[in-house]
Amino acid sequence: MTQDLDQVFAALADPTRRAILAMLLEDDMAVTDVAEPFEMSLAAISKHLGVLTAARLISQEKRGRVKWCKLEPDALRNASVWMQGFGQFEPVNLDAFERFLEIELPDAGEGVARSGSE
Amino acid sequence: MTQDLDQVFAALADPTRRAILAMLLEDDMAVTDVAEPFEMSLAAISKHLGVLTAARLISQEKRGRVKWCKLEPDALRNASVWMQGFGQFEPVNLDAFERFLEIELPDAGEGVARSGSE
DNA sequence: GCCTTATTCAACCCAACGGTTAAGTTAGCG
DNA sequence: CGCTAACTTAACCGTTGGGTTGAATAAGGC
Repeated sequence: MTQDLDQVFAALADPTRRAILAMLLEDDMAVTDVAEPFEMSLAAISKHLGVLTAARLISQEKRGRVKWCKLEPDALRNASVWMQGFGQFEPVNLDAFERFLEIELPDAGEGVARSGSE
Repeated sequence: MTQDLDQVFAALADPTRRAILAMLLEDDMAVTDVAEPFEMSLAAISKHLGVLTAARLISQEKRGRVKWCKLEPDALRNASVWMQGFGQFEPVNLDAFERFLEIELPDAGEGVARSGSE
């Protein structure tokens, strides 16, 4: 079961994948649409989605010829629970989260992640 | 700043490093003592500690000839805050955490992590 | 001063990662 | 039926990651 955590954290370690998760936070998306804002090949995005799926951070359901990607919060919750143990965090306050997201996701879903610019 | 998150999550993706963090949760430790329960070389552990330090998950202070390792919860808190955004988690309940730690850390600090056995 | 303990550094190995392009598959469209 | 759109697979490539061993450095202990 420690393997689950391995995969989740490894998946989260890539900025492209975190950006994808942020996009899926807003809505389910087809693979092609996920790929659109990024400057890399569709094949690369397909691989990223594979990693996210393996980590169960998302699920993919094929309807017709399009494959829909959907955020799957359970895996993230597990990882989050694991992290809570360190530092006896006070319940996370949402203000801090807002500030943080502004930094992390300049504007989620548009021009995100051209190779960890800064 | 997205780079910080990269490093933190990448650091957390390794079971040996998570085990080290769990050990440091109990107390500050010298490098040699950190290495003791693991079945790998001291040099390998030294590298792991380097990764954790780079991610600012721990800090290292040299006193005399021993280097003390200390958990540094801030970086973890940032990552935790980031994660809270996904899935609108209810404040994590500590019961779930306890159950999870039992699975993840059979008995923290002794015989941990002989290559992610299961 | 010298031996030992504590830790890192350097060189190396192999596997995994993140990306590429090109070719394959599958499903709707006309 | 044949084209095209939506993906995935395969083969490849350069870089990074986790581990090794062996030598180097640094600080006590006697």
